[in-house]
Amino acid sequence: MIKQSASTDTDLALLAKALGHPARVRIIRHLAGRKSCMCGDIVRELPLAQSTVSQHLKVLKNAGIIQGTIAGPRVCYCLDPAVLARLKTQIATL
Amino acid sequence: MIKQSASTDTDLALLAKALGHPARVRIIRHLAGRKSCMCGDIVRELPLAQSTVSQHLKVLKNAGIIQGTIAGPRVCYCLDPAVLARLKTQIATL
DNA sequence: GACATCTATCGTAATATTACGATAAGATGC
DNA sequence: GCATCTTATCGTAATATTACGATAGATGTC
Repeated sequence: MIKQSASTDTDLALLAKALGHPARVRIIRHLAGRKSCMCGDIVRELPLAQSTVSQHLKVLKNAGIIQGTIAGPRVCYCLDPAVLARLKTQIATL
Repeated sequence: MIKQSASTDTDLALLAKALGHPARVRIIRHLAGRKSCMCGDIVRELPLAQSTVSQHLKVLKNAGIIQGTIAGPRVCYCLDPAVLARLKTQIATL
């Protein structure tokens, strides 16, 4: 019997919430294909304003699912494999 | 190469959104343990008003994750294994 | 039928989310 | 320095979410 604490529920809920928008799912799928990706590529990929995409990226970053590192004038986004793995594990144990 | 359509993104986003609240995660975990569960048990399990729990159950039901069948004066809730499996599969392919 | 029990829905208030354009902040190139 | 490019943030409006108490509806019991 595996103990499930309330904090685990909250953690899973936060991660799931971050995934709870089609645009963010699409961003994650896009990043999953490549090692990393410039922010501009993501903006071009989605039918949304640049500011809206930036907002979605912020949600994913706050959830810890993605990381952004500055690369010259641009920002290079990539998935955090550990957090993604945590999400997968928690979902799998449902 | 597996094709990922926009509808798949939306589907995953809808399921993830339904999971995006601690109370709903807890409901799902509670239901996962047993074959089914009376609504009242869930209400007792959570520190929320009955109407609020009913609202959360509705969200999960709309997402297709749980089903509710009337059992006399009560309602018996259970997980939909197929939908839960679909969620797990889609998360796993991220 | 009257009554209690269980659940859903209504009404409502507070807060969060989503989207956009405009603008600011940071880096590069001339 | 100045213009340009890229991204984040601000301001804002529309909508959605979350929570509660109150109430309605359905069912079983007496």
